[in-house]
Amino acid sequence: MNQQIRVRFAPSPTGFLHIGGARTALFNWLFARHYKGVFVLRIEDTDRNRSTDEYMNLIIQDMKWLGLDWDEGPFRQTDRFDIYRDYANRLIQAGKAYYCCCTTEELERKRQLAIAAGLPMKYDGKCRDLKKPPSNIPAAIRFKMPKEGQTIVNDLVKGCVIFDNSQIEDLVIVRSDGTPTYNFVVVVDDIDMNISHIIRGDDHLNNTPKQIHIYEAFSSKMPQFAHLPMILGHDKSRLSKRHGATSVLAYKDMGYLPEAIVNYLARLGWSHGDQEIFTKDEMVNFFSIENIGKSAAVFNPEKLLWLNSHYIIRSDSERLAELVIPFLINKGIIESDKDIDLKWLSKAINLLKERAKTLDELANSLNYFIADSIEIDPKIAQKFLMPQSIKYLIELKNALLSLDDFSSASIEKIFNTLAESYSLKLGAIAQPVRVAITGGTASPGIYELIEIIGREKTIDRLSKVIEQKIT
RNA sequence: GGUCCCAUCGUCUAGAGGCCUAGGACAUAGCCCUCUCAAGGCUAAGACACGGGUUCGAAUCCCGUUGGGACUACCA
Repeated sequence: MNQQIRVRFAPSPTGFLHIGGARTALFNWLFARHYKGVFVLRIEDTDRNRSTDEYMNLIIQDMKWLGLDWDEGPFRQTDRFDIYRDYANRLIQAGKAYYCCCTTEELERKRQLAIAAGLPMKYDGKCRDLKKPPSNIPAAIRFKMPKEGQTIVNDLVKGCVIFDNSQIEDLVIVRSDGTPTYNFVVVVDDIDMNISHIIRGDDHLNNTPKQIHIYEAFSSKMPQFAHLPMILGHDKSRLSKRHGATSVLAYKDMGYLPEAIVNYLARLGWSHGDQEIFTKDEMVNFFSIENIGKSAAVFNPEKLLWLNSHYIIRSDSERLAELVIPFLINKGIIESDKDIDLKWLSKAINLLKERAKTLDELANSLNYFIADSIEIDPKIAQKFLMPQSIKYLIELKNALLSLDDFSSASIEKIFNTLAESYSLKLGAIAQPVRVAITGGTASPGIYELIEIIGREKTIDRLSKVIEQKIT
């Protein structure tokens, strides 16, 4: 391809950036980066009732968080109304569009009639041959679609798709209030921004023939189309709030890493042989539209969770320490980021990261590292803190108190000596200690755990248990 | 209703007519490792929607059926 590759992602700011949108953005980004092309971000906010600046900013923030950087934009369609007006006028002057003064009520009535009669609900073209525009009533502008023939969409993903022009109605391109509509502005913008490849969800496939005619009306170079299959919920219906978290932001808040989401999304509809784990560079290198599947994919949160734990395990503990702080604050485990020694926190995370699937889980298990005092579930206490276990706890406490080198290696020696002297399995001592120190039965290795929690807290927690059980 | 798209394990997918006794991954189960929980390793179970063609040969090509999805706005 010698022509400059230019693609765009065009979200409408009527909600959060959702999983499907993020994947569309990712595929466009991947395509642009692979071919060293240009990635444009365009905000489609022509629906003024539903679009908000808050959503727009959130979408931009999420794109950045995912690492999907763009080269041009963000452009806002509401800033470009003059351009659309100009394009619409050109169509009117060329006789390729016309004013329509049918009322919404009239249109709705005809639509109901058509449904009742089992006919296609198509605009009947009443105003198509109107000689001059009505001056007193507000009129919309409709595009004149061809009535006969066929339109072929040569889609890079779906292949050749043929539409009968008789199915296509004269669509409204400018509303009676003067604002332009979606199917018109996308085309105008894509022409104006010189977009070479349109990669979007296949819910737009049926719009494509209409858009092709608009391109033709402007004698514009036709872009290539690539329609991505949809992402579905577990019940195979369109992914929506009913299926749980669907926004990128929600996953961020649940403690997912951006690279996990990106990797997961990349494998939803695209593949490179059997490979599951990709660095961003690999994705960019390997990405190709040819390897995009045609069928819809069910969103599988379990696999995303697996990828997240994969990336957490392999992340630097220092990085995780920074990322987990908001979660710690949120849970009230720390007051502010000044309350915590990052180096120490990284050491604790080093022990915990292969056990946490999300940053949220990581923060939860960090609680017994940080808290002044911990709670022990009475049931667990009853099972593990038996009188004979208390005896070991006392001995351990004394040994720990007189330990010069408070390291996991030395601590391990204490445990081994203790186990040997009572001819016990390690677990018989380790489990009661674990319960006393963490309040639960699952934790990282006990020696490392004690080392990082430190002498003071360890002794304190052991003492508390011992006191309680003796009295 | 009309138009369009889609169809391999529960899920994501590999598969470009013989390399397929259909491969990998998530999830599930078992085993190993082990101070617990994880992580890791090994193993198991699990799919070509159905029916017709084409072909010496079909998961792969064609047609139909069924099932799912999208669109059908003065929403995007």
